[in-house]
Amino acid sequence: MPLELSASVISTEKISDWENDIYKSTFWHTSSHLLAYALENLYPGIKLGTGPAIENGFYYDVDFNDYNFSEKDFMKVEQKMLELAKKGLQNIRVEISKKDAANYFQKKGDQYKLEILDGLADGTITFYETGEFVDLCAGPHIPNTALIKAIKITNIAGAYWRGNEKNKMLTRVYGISFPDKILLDEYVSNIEEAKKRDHRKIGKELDLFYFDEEVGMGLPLWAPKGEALRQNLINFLKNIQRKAGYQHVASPHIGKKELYVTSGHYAKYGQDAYQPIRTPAENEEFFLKPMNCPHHCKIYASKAKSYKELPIKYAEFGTVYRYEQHGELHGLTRVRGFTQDDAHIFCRPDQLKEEFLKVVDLVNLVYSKLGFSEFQTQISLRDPGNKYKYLGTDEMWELAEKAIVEATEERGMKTTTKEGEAAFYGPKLDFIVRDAIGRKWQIGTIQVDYMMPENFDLQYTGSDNQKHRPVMIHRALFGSMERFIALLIENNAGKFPVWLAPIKAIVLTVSEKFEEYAIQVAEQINNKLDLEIEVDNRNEKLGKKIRDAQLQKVPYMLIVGEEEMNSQTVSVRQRDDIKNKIYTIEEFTNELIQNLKL
RNA sequence: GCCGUUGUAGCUCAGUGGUAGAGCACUUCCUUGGUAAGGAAGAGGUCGUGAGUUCAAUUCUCAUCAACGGCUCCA
Repeated sequence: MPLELSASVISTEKISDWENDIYKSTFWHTSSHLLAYALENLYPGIKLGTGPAIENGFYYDVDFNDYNFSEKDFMKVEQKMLELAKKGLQNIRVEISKKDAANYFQKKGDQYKLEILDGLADGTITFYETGEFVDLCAGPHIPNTALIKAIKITNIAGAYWRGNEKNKMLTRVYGISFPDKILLDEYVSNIEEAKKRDHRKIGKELDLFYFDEEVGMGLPLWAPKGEALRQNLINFLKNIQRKAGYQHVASPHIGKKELYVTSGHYAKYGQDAYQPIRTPAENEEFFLKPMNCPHHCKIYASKAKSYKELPIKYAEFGTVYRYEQHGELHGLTRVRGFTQDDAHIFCRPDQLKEEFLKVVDLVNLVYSKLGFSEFQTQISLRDPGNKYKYLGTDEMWELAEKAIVEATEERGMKTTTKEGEAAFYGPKLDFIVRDAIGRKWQIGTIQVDYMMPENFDLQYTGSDNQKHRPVMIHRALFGSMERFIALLIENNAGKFPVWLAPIKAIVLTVSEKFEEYAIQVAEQINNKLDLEIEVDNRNEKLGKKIRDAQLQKVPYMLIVGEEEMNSQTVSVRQRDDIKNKIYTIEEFTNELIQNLKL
C-alpha cells in the first residue's frame, strides 16, 4: 500500500540528551517497536497487543498463540533486536485512513490492533514503519534504530488484554534499552544493589520477621528484634499524637456483622471478606475487624457531645484483617493481617479544613523525622462517570473534595489528582513512596468522610442547642506498621537510627577473661537508660564478633579488654565509623542519651 | 483470582532414574586471641505435599500448596 512520508519523528538535535525524560521514553517506545519487530520475525503468526514505554524501559503485549515464550528465548530476542537496530532503520510516520488501516490489520489477522482501531477517529490515525515492521502508533519515535546500542529483555508476565480480567491474558515481554552499553551495565548493577535492600532479605538477615506456611500466607510473625523496632515506632508516634491532641483508644479484633452493615462496609465488601465467625449458641455472626472506624464511631456515640469538645481525635494501633487476593501478597507491603496507625477526627464542618491541614502538617513532620524525603502526594476523587459506585450525596462529595483540594493548595503541595481512585465513602489524599525496586506503595492517607457519621447517626449539640452532624477524617500516617517498616528498611538498608534500632549497642569482649567487666559495663548502661544491651562473650576472636555485629548493623560496638578494664573505659566502634574512640562509661552513656533523642 | 518461573539442611545454593552434597549457622573440643570470618570433630534433610509412570522417583507426568515476577484487585 502507498505510504506517505512525514517528518514527525523526534529531531536528531535532542538525541544526546539521555537525561531528558521525553527523549528517554521516546527511545524506549521505539525499542518496543523493535521488540515487536524481532518477535514477529522470530515467531511468525503471533498477534500484537500494545507496546508502550514505561518508567524503566518498555514492554509489548503479545499473543503467542500456543507457543510458550519463556526466559530461554530472551537471548535470541535480544540478539535479533540488536541485529535489526544495527541496520539503522528509519522510523517513518505515515498518515492513513481508518479504512486502509483496518484493511491492513484484517489482512494480517491482528485482532487486537483492529480493536484499538475501533476506538480511533478517522483522520487521526498514523502508522509507523520500521524496516518491514508496521505498527499502529501515534508516535513520536526516535529517527533511527541505530541509536539503540544496548538491549536487555528483563522479564515476562501475564497481562489481561486491555487490563480487563475478563479478557484473554497476553504475554507481556518487558525490556530496557540504552544508547550505550555502559548505561545498561550501570542499570543492571543498580538493580542488583536495590535487591540487596529488599526488606524481605534484610528482614531475615536482621532477624526481624518471618512468614510461615502453617501460620498462613500474608500473616507476618514478628521476631523479638522486629517487635522492638515496631514498638519504637509506635512509641514515637504515640508521643507525637498525644502532643497533637489525640486520645488513644482500643477495640477488639472481631465485631458483629450488624456493625459493618451499619457502617456500609458489609454491603460493599461482605462478599469478598473472610467468612463470618458464628457463635455456637446464639448463632450470631462476627467478622474479623477489617477497619477501625466503626468502632471509633461507637466510642464517639457512647456519650453526648458538645460542640465545645470538638474536634475529638481517637487514635488506635488497630490490627485489622482483610482478604487480599493470593497473587497480591508481597512481603510486608501487602499482607492479610496488619496494624494500622489509625485515627479518626470528629469535627464540626467549619473545622474541617483546619483539621485537615493539621494532619497534613503532622504527616510532613513525621516523615521528615524518619528520613522519608521523597514521597508523592495524590488526591483521589470519585469517578464522575460512575457515581453509583460511591455512597453519599453529591453535595457531601463536593464539600469533601473541595476541602482536600484547598488544603493541599494552601500548603503549596505538589499533588497529582486521580479520578476514580477515591474510597467508596469519600475522597482522599494519599502519601506514596517507592520501594527498593521502584514499586509505589501508599503509606499515609487522609480521607474525608461525611457518610459514616450519617450511618452511625453521630451528633453533637451546637451553640444553638440543636443537634448537628460531625464530619469525620480518617487518617493514618504510616498506613500500616508492616508496610511502613518494609519501606523504612529499604529506605535505610537496615541501618536504623539509634533511637529506632532494635539493638542500640553490644559489648564485645576481647577474650573470655573480660566477661565480668563486660557485664558490669552493660548493666551500668542498662540500669541508667532502661535498655537491654547484651554482651557477646562467645569463644570467638574479636574480629569475628565485630563482623557479626556489623552485619547486624548494630550502631555501637563497645569493646572491652585489658586496657579498658584497667582504665574503666570502653573502646567504641561505630557502625559507620571504624575509628574507635575511648569513652568512660559515663561519657558513653551521655553520648547514647543524645542519640536516643530525635 | 489469572499468566509465567521456582520449591533440596536454620540460611545461601550445588547435584542425580538406583533413597543426597558445599559454605555459613548450630553442638563439642582445642585455642584466650585487640577492630569484618582461628582450628578440629560432630549433629542436622521422607529433596514443599499428594497421586501416577517405572523393577526403582528427590530426579519423569499430573494435581495441590507456597514463594517470586507481573496483571486484575485493594475498606
